[in-house]
Amino acid sequence: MKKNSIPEKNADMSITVVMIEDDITIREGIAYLINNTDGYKVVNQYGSYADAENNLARDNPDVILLDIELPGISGVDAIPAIKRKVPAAYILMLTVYENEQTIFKALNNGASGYLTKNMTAAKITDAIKEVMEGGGPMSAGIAKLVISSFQKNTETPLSKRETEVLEQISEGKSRSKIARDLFIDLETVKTHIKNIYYKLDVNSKEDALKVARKTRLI
Amino acid sequence: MKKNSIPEKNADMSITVVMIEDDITIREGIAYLINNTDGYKVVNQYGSYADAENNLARDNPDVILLDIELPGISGVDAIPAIKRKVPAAYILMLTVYENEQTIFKALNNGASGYLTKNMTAAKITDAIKEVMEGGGPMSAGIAKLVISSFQKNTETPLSKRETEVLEQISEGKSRSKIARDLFIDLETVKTHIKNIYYKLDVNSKEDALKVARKTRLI
DNA sequence: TTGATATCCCGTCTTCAGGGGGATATGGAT
DNA sequence: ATCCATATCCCCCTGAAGACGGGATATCAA
Repeated sequence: MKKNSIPEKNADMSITVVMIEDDITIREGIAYLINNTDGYKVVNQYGSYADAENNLARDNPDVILLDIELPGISGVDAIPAIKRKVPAAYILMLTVYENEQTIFKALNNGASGYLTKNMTAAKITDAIKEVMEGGGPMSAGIAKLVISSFQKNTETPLSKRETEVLEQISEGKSRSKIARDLFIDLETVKTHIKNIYYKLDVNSKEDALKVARKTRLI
Repeated sequence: MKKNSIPEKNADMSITVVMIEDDITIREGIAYLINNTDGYKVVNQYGSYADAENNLARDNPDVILLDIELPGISGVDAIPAIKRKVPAAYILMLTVYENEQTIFKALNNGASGYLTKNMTAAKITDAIKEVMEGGGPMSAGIAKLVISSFQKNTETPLSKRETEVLEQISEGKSRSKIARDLFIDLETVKTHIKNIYYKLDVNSKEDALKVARKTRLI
């Protein structure tokens, strides 16, 4: 369909949007809202990534609204494939639940931002506009998650020095390098590590880092 | 002054704000805007952290607007001390320049969010309200920085497998653990590491991680 | 004066890291 | 057809790191 007009964007220079969302009510609802906003146009809708897969390159949208929990391959997992098919498109994740792990995975996979499904039309088009201009939208809930991911746990069992040593370990430094950089003896570093392992109830660098990162000690 | 009324917040239940900002024009400008908004009150202003230090506990504000570039001790560095004096207060950083390193350091030190100095009064009070409700405000520019910090560099010299190995290294895993977890031979892991080091022009785990994190390969 | 912290010291034994030299197979690009 | 990147596997070597055990000393706060 309209194969010869691929290189041209739609004539009125609207921002083109593709939606991939399995809930038909939400999908058509948001599409309706977007289509009734000047300068925005939903060029296609799909209920799964499989449906969208072979049409995305032709659709060539500016923005893709992607549900996080699609049937079959999930939205989060589909991001890399979508990026390959439409590298220039901005991907905005759509979700009702804001789950930390999933959100970070989506952002890490290349999503540009995050929208919740209960946002108003104005908020959604604002978000699209913002990401098009390179601002990168983020809902308050998402921003909070991101911020909290930067906050260290204040109830650490580790002493200041021990935390310092653990941070050096996380940078891949050897014990002797840590000793040199902290101006202490290698033996002291070893003792600190012993105590860190004891306090975190682990017996390896790997597990210490896993526990520390999980509980945001570092 | 009014020492006996410390335990009570101001009678009208306004959200109380303290500003620490050395530019008197900006400081009084924003304070004026806030004070002319119902429900918000700037209870004190300081031009440096030194000035604020001994009064903060008595001011006991809900929110502290803190300039990032103060004379003497910088706003970013003052965050831990402020947290100790007024643990319950939300700290919002104020800045004109949005520098990635500084922002992350501020967030990491315990700031709840970030505002730019050219925001309107409505935006500032909205942000304060949002952080009070636990949403955590973030300006578009900041959100973009945060998002981009999650985006991997797509122009990596490393192959997919090499990137995978480097990620395992960053988790503190030993070569043999990596081999087991990736279902490949230890020798294969060693070869990948050799190639990673060659491509990144380094010769240690520490330097490889440093380069990779700097250029966002992992 | 007990406990936590931070520093330093001794041993043993095993594993790991980094560097060197290879090989083989696949698949894509030229 | 040939090169190149990728991914896999194999051998060698040395020195360092890691995990385990046992200590000591000094400070400082509760």
